[in-house]
Formats: sequence, structure tokens, C-alpha cells
Amino acid sequence: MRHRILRRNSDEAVTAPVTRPATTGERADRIARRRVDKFSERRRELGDAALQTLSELGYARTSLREIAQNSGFSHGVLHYYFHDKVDLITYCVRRYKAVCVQRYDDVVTTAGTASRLAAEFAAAMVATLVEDAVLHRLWYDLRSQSLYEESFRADVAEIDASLERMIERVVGRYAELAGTPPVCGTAMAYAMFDGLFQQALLRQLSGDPAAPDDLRTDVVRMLAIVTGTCAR
Amino acid sequence: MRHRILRRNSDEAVTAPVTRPATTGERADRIARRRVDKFSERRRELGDAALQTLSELGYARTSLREIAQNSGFSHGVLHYYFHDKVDLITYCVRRYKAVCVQRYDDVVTTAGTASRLAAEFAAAMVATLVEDAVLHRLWYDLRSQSLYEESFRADVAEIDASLERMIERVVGRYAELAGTPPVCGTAMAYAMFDGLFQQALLRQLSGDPAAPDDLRTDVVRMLAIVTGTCAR
DNA sequence: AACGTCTTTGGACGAGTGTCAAGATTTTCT
DNA sequence: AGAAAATCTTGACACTCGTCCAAAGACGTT
Repeated sequence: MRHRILRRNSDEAVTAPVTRPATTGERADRIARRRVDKFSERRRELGDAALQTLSELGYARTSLREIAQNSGFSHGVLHYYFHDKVDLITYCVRRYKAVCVQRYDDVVTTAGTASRLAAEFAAAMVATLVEDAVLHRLWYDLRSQSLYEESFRADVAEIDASLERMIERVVGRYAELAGTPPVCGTAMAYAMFDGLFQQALLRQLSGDPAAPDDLRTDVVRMLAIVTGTCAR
Repeated sequence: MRHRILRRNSDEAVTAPVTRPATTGERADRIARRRVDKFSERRRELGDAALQTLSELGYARTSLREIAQNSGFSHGVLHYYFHDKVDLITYCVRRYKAVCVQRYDDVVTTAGTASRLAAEFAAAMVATLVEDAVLHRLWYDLRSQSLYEESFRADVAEIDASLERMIERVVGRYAELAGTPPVCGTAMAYAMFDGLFQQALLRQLSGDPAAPDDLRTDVVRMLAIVTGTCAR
């Protein structure tokens, strides 16, 4: 009945269920681990429900009760697995990263020519735009929120950095294949691609049917521009 | 005592104070106009208070009572001048545009050479970044909100379009002075500059002291890239 | 079967929300 | 001046919110 102690800002491992003093050593360990697994599994489950609700409604309109309803549990359970609302949303932000960052790495290693890399990278971005539009809408929402709520800032910055590294790999590989060095730094390249995607998302969610195709050609062209290999 | 009828989505002119039937013609007109002026002046005043509060707290955390407190009036008055909260915020979004779009036009007409235009445009963006950081933080917040709240979408899209036209003028003039046509369309150029500014804002508000200078050099370089005149 | 711990429920609390309307106050017109 | 209209204040309303807690249920060990 006593409530579990939850530490904030601990990544995956919140304090494990309160285990009794390890009288039998190894055996107690096994049990404790199983408990932790179950605990963090439910945490993940609730986190996903929260992520879904957030991407549907946006930060400003999402309540804990709504999240709970989307998860099939009662609203009280959220405070059993998360310290408070900020803790939950922070967890979601981190989980978002895990879901969506590592989608592009195949493209980089697979493609054999510059133009193929460009085409495949563009296709990957378009796929993201079409399939995960609402998830990325949430990303931009949360990134804006991080400018007000300081608690989110560190996590958001980390995601931004890992997205930037992804762009760095793509642009770097493209330049390598094309045989010309990039004309601008990574941060700038990321800013440009990010802006491009954001505009495309705006149009996509507004129902503009040309948004995916335009994004595709824009991304291809952007890669050419960034490496100075574009036609006048 | 009867409440004023407010139409939504009417730009500046909400229904004027209820004037009695124009018995004396011209004279009544003059009076009615003064009423309207006073009415829309207060509306503007309240809108500015709302804009200030919003830029401080962000959309999700701003309440009507807080806005009223920042305006020196009581909270009830807001529903006298605005139909509801959406009406007020829509008004703010429109007002934001009036405040910040037309700041760059001098630059375009004044500058005599490409490099001077680049330097002055970059300086203008840096000035915006430093002086109006919180206002633009609000812009990105509201643009995100427009992806959830359909009521904002049209106004946000219009502001985006007018910012895009501004970029078009700058890039167009720069290309003219440099003697080389741009390597990409306006929409793409806008997306890129927008992404650049947004990243700079993120860093500026996180306290990165290098943000303004980096933005300056990035903007100059971006103009060169966009017109294909940059050094390898 | 009985016990102890972990998990979940559902209700309660106080604070805060947008909205509304009745009354007080100020301004304007005759 | 007095009357009428416009403006502003104040308090109330019906919610929703995050948080907390006591009690009930589920589960595994002894």
C-alpha cells in the first residue's frame, strides 16, 4: 500500500519495486529483475498510450485522464508509474526519439551512388511525412513547449542533436559519393532540412495533396545545393 | 446593459457600438465612427496585453484572467471586446503579423550591392532574434497549435505566406545584384531561412551566447548558397 | 489456506478554467 | 440637469485539471 518511490530524470530504470532484503542472494536477484521488467514494461505501455494521445490532441489539450482512458487503465495508475505529469511527458519525449530517429540509417549504408542516396533519403522522408505526420506534429509542438517549460529542454536538445547527426551522416555520405565537400556546416544543413520538413508537414496536415511529392523533389534538390552540385 | 454583438472572423471591424437609427445623417456618422475608433482602440490595447502574456507564458499556460491582469482591466471585460478565447487569440495572431513582417523591407530597397544586402539582412534577423525572441517563440508555438486547432490555421498560413514573400523579395534582390538567378524556388528558400532562424531561436533562448553571431554568418552564407555564388 | 507485497481502482480535494449575466460606473447625448 | 447608452466590475456557474489516498484486487511465497 505504501507508494513506490519514483526518481525523476532517471532514464529507464526508475526505482525497482521494493524488494525485501536479499536473504537468498541470487534467487532474490532473479525475482527482482522480473519485477523490474514488468514494471518498466507497463511504464512503456502507458508511455505509448500517452504518446498516442499527445499526438492526437497536442500538449495543450492532453490531460492525464484522457491518457488513462486511451490506455485502458484508470487515471490513478499514472501516478503509480510516473512521478507527475512532467515526468510522464519527459518519458514520452525520450521514447519518441527511440521510435523515429534510427529510420534513415539503412539508406546511408545501402545506397551506392549519390543520386540513389538522394532518391532513397527523399523517399524515407516522404514516408515519414505520410505515415507519421501526427507524431511529428507532436515533435514540433513539444519543441515549442521546451522554450517555455525548462524541464523539457535538455531532452529536446538531445533529440535535436541526434537528428542533426543523422543529417550529418546523410549529407556526408552524399558528398562523398558525389566527390564534392559540403558547402555548409552540419548545424546549418540540419536547420535547412528541418525547415523543409516542417513546411511540408504544415501542408500535409492542411490537406495539400502535393505536399509529399514537393517534399521529395525539394529534398533531392537540397542535397544537390548543399554539396554545390546543383544545376544553375 | 445588453451585450454587444461580436462577429467572429471579422478582421478589424467588429460590429460597432449599437448606434441609434441615423436621424441626423452625417452627424450620426461622425459619432458612430468615433465610437468605433474607441472600441477598436481598446480592442487593440487588450490584444497587446494578450500578446505580451502569450509570449511570456505560451499558449498552453495563458488564461484569460492572466491576460486581464496584464492589461489592468478585470477579466470580464475580455468578453465584452472578444467573442471568446479563440477570437482573442486569432486577433493576436493577426496583430503579430502587423508588428513584425514589415521590418525587412527597408533593407531590400536601401542596399546597393549584394554583399551589403546580405550584411544588412543578416543584421536585421539578428536584431529580431535578440530583441523579439519571446515574440517569435510565440509565433512558433502558435504555428504548432494551428496544426491541432483548425480555427487558427488560415491566419497562420497567411502570415507564413507573407513571410515567404518577404524572403522572396530579399533573395530576388540579392540574386539581381549578384547577377545570378536563385537555385531554388521561393517556398524552399523560405523553409530554409525559417529553419535557420528557428534553430537560432532555440539556442538564443537556451542562453547560448554565440547564437546571434552564428545566425549572422549563416544567413550571409545561405544567401550565397541560394544563389549559387558560394565558395567551395 | 493464509499472509505480505505489488498493483489498480475510484472517489475526493482544492485550484484554476472559460463563460455568462446582473449590477455599478462612466460617458454621451438631449 | 436627467436619461440613455456604453463600459467595466464582480461574483457565480459548471467544468476540468493534477494530485493524493484509502480501500480493494491480484499475485506469489510460505
